[in-house]
Amino acid sequence: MTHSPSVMNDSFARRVQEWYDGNARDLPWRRGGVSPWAVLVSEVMLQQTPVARVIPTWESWRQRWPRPAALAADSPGEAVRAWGRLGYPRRALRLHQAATAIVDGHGGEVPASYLDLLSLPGIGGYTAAAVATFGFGTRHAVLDTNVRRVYARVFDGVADARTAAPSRAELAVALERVPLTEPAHYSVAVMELGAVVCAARAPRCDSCPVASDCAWLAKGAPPAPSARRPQVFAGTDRQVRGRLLSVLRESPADVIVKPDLDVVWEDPDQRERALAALIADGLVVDLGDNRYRLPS
DNA sequence: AATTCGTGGCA
DNA sequence: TTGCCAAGAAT
Repeated sequence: MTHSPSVMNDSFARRVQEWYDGNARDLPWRRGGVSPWAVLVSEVMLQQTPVARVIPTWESWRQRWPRPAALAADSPGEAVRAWGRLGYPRRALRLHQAATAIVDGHGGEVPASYLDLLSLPGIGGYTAAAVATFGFGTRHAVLDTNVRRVYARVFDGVADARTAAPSRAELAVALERVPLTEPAHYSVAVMELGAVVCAARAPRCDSCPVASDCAWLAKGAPPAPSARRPQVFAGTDRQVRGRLLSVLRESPADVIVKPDLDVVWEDPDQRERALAALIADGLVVDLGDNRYRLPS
């Protein structure tokens, strides 16, 4: 049983899309002629990394590896190198694995099917929906943190969505909100609204196209009950991993000897633990004899 | 379900 | 200065 979209829903979609048409940022992956592969790469790079930092790296990847087969033919270590300082370098490894899976299982073409996309390494629910939508124009619930926040505010009257992953019910409601026509236009518009107007910290409700329909604003835009645990980084294994991998990434030589890694962190226990984790993740290869390199 | 996984800009 | 966090995924 399907539900016809409400009048309010139509109004919301129309207003957000019209706002987008006059206010969208000119991001390179939104321009014409961008392949589904380039869209996929952009989506993975944008996982937890700000737009401004992604743009130059995405441009260089697009030139260097214009098709999945090109990336698959190169070494995973080159992907990690070219990842630069985007953070979470396992994403680079998974992009390489995804490229290989696309070549081996899909004839070198990015699959259009949501489930096929979901089965690729590093592609979860959000990214599969985003690639299907923005790469192929099909209709899915594109539920990222921005969209969830917009919906939480406008429709639920709360400052933010739950921190847990979206439930099946939340996904179903979100899909109903996507119009049958121009689903990609709608989804990119809601994301953009959440990113630049309905922002997490300083929302610009005075320039919001749906302010008059926003349940949260109607209640005075009450802040969220700050319950988030502080995200510590300094001194963590994560920081040590970053420093270790940075040495391998930035070095012109392929092979790095142990002393060149040891200098990045004082505590030997934590250093060894972080290095072992990088090796276990496949980001670093132990060549033996105190020699290490990026995966080849 | 709660943790882990980088990085750097900004209020 | 430093807390905060930016288009999540995997386990």
